[in-house]
Amino acid sequence: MKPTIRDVAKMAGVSISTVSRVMNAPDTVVESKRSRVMEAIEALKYQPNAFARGLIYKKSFTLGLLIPDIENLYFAGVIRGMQDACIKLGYSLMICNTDRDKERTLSYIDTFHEKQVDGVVFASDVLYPEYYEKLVGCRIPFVLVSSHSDEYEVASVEVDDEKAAYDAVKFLIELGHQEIGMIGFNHDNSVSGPPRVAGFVRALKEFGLERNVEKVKYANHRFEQAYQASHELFSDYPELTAVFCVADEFAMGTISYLKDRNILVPGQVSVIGFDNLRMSGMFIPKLTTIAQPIYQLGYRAAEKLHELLTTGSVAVMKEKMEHKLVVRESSREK
Amino acid sequence: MKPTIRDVAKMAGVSISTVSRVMNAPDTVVESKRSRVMEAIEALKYQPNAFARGLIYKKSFTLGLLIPDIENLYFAGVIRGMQDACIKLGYSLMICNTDRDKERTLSYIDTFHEKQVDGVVFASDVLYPEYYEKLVGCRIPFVLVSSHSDEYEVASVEVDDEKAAYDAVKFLIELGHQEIGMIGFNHDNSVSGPPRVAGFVRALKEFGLERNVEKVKYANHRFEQAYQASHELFSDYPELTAVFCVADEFAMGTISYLKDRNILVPGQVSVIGFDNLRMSGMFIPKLTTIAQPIYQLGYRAAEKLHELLTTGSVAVMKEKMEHKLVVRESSREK
DNA sequence: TTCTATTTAGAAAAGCTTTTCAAAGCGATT
DNA sequence: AATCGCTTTGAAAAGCTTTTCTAAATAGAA
Repeated sequence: MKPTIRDVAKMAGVSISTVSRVMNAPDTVVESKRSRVMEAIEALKYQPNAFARGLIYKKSFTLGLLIPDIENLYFAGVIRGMQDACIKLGYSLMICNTDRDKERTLSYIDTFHEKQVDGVVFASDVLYPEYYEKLVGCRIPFVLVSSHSDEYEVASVEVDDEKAAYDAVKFLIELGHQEIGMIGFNHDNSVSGPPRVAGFVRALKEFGLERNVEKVKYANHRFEQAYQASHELFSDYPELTAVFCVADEFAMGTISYLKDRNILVPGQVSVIGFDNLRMSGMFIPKLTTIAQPIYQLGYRAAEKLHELLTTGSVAVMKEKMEHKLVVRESSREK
Repeated sequence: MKPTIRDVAKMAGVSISTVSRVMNAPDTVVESKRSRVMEAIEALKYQPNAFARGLIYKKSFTLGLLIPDIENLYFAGVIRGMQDACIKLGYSLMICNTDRDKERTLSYIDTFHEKQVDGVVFASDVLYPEYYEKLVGCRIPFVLVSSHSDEYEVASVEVDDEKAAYDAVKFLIELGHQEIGMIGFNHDNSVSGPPRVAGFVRALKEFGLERNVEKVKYANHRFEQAYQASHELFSDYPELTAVFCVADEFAMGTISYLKDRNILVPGQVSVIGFDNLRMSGMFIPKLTTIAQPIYQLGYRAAEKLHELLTTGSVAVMKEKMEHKLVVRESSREK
């Protein structure tokens, strides 16, 4: 049996109130008793029962995190940042991997509700009405990371997807490329899909390359799909000398495909990715990419949620963080 | 304010006991009241308070997971397996990333204690006496995954590292390689380090290649270090035609290094990895590797912990799971 | 020495649920 | 009609902590 405050009190020969005070307001109890109590706590390895405290404080000091795919390195970075922030702010973290499954996501929200998490961070997925309704129905405060909502008033932290995509494509154009394709996210279950093609289109138009606007294929988050999409892209448009991939994993899939077709990267085709995963500097060739501040995104999301929890609102609703172009080996002048 | 059982009772015009019964033993309450209660629950979106229940059941139905590095794809797989098992078994999961930091690990154990997790699985790191003492001091049941303990009697699930390493090296030898090196884990903070060199050595001796036994360099879990270790390895032993890397990430580091030195893989040097990460099939060249059943390891660990929690002990203490050789593109006949 | 002011400590309530125990209701049997 | 037995319900206790309120003890001042 775990020791309770009662056991400590008995051992130290004081009342339970005194023990409680030793832990929460030490200077209101006289030195002699205080040290006796502390010895007893030490001896019994007493740790106050979080259930009992939760009942009083109505807080669990636990945050929930909903992520679509734990095997995606992008989210590993987000988790890391978020966890560090949680340590700083005194929260524990409960991470749930939804696999982008509605059923499962909803059931995790129930779990969060039952476990009384103080708030949740919802990562990267689109905030379907069901999710929103359930979250507010359960009165759980939440913020979005790498996502946002046009329908609802929800706090969010992300990168400027349109601008980032624009920068990527502009970089390719300034390298002298004229025939540029794109591998994008399927629009129907992605938040960043549309703005990234918007950026692609804007850059093309600005430089008079409208003819490329159609040269887009879509894939669904994973390498294999991007490989397939590249196949379609290059079958339809063999003239391409550069491709903008909206994820580093897509860039790897594209490069793999090109490699299998004996097309050199960056010799014949330049590829630029998006995210700057830890793996991207390890790939061969090392990926040129738009770096997201992944760790900071996670960190900031936790801070924002904390702000929401403590003040009841948030200073800036839709927050954007800076992206950065990282030039490595997968791109070259035309 | 979140609704309590009292609110439901009032709304349905019954006592709180009846409401409780509707949720826990529905057939002991007469249909008419039951449906009134259920309507009230629905209307208020009532969810029983986990703190109050925890106080009674003395269980949180939450498991803790301590992992060394969330940005390592190996652990992403373990987490996935473990989380799926948790869903099946009715647990929530609290994941903590230790960065292999003692201080931090110990403090997470405190958190687990305070939050009253029912048990924890401890992944891949060595079970230092401090950890062991603290865990048993806090009376937290735990199991090890991808790790084991010689000092203590602790349940564990892992792969047979010695045998797996032996198989990897034997494969290289049977391909005709005679000059074989190895990139291993530093021994001082790794569980699988020593058995994997043991397997390396056994295979070499069995085939009369003892002269290679010294050709080992060590790295510390990450790509960059493996890159550096490869540099040392090939500077000391330029005659090598094959290298056994104890992690796919090391294999990637080694291949990167060789690429930078214009040494072809597998043309001039064969490289075999270990783990079979999701990324390994995406690398160029695709990695030949010893596949660990990563997902199953995580899944099994959760089941084992559950067994420990429910029966008080575990049928088989030190459990081994099967590894498998996966031949892809990074290896070739000599 | 006595009274006031202040510090320190304990008793009890509150927080929410589950479960035990007792009571009430009801039909059926004698 | 009275009793028995079963079903159904409610009251109350338990689980552990924090906090409020009250009481006791101490120190200081008159």
